[in-house]
Amino acid sequence: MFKNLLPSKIRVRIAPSPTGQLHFGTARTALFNFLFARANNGVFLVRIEDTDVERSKKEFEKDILDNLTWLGISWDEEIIRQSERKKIYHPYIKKLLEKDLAYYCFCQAEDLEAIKAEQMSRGEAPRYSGHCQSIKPEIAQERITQGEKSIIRLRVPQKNIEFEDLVKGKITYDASLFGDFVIAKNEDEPIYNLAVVIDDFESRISHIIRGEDHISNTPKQIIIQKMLDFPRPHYIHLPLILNPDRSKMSKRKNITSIKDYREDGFLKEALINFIAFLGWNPKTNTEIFSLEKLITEFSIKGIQKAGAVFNLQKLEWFNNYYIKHLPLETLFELSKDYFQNCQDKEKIKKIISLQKDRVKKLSEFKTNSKFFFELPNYEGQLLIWKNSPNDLILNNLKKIKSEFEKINNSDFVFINLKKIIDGLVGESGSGEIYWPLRTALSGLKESPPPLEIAEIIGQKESLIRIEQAMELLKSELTG
RNA sequence: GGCCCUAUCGUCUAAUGGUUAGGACAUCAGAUUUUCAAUCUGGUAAUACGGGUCCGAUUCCCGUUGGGGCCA
Repeated sequence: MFKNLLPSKIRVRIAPSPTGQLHFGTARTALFNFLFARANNGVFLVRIEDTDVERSKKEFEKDILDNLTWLGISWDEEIIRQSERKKIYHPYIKKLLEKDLAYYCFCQAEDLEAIKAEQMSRGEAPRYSGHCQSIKPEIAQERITQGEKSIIRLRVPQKNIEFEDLVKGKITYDASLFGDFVIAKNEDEPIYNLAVVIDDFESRISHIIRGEDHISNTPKQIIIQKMLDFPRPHYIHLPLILNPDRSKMSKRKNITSIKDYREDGFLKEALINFIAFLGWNPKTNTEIFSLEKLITEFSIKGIQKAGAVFNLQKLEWFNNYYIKHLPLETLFELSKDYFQNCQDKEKIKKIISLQKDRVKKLSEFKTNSKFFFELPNYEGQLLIWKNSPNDLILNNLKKIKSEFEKINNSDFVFINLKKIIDGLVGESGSGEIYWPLRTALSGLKESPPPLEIAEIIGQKESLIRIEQAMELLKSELTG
């Protein structure tokens, strides 16, 4: 139904500043733009807003692009960098000055600060007084040649600016509260709002999908568009992702960089699925969505109006879900680096398939699997099942050991071990067999079941560990 | 401070002018199990408040309060 309202070709973009690693919020904005473009046969662009020379870094640009790619979010045309576009901005700024829609301002920053403070203390909207409004262009040029510092302001019309947001509905601002805001440092260097308007026009952007924190920039951008005779794109402002205290998601209170999640072992499938559901939903009870499915299901109508708190537990749940459902070979490829001390691929795969239900993120394969390679230190008491007597446990371990010794090394696999242990369980209780065997093999209070561990660590190591447990118990008995 | 946005379980959310207000995560209990995880079953838990409009409001309108964002 949207198709009738839209111009012929959907073109959307994201415009990150390369002043930090790919942020969760940027990733979500990118995802929504990407989904909207793909769902509507449109074009998705990336524009790097790197005009802040001090803070912009190439390495951040690389991080942003690499991680978008990793997530599966791809763009369609060549990347645009604002730093390379001075020539493009110049004629527009020139035009605004020539048509007297903008003017040079020579006010000192300190004076402006003082006025602003005064206005705020009176409860007024802080805005420019209009001090330099009527300086004649020739005079202004003269002062500039003489080296006086200046900036360029827009002559803002005193009227209401109204626009339609496809998520929020009609939004109205009183432009007379803005004052004549600054649009450029000089004829080559626009500041944020002007650059955005020119770039979006030049890229023929049809829909601006961005975070809600940009709503208050929108009326200013619309004023500029009007003065430059640009068409107005559609606006879609996304609700913000929030910290648990409901402030805007920030580095201080959360891990915000996609790279960090990636390195911690979050799968792209989980991240995409989770991010998509932060502020959007398909209005059904289904929650597991691949990127492909999101493309077919995505609709502006499903976007939420209010901010959404970032919930790590839900992300972890998604991640565990996708880990469990990934093919073993894929899981191995993604996780093999966590097993650098082991060269045995089959062994690693066995460990992974045994642990995959138990990990919330891939990095836990490493932390949860140490005991396969090195038995942790533990107290003899750990071997005791409930209130059973020490000598019973010791005797059971002894029985297990002698049974395990009888098996051929090549037969030391789960099904054979199961038969043996089930036989012993018949004589004793299952707790009195399984518990001490498991703790002997893992050295842990909580771990996967014993026979699976035994198969993985092998006959020799299993016997060593059982032996060691028996020694521990004996010293408990005597001591 | 000004302006703008916003409000359903703890969290993400569904729904409707008349519903036992639904689902998911989390949580609790039970089943399973030697422990943990996973799995299955069940439970607790929400329409911010005050006014209207209406036979009837969580839904529409106004206000209050709360939360957030932007502006420097």
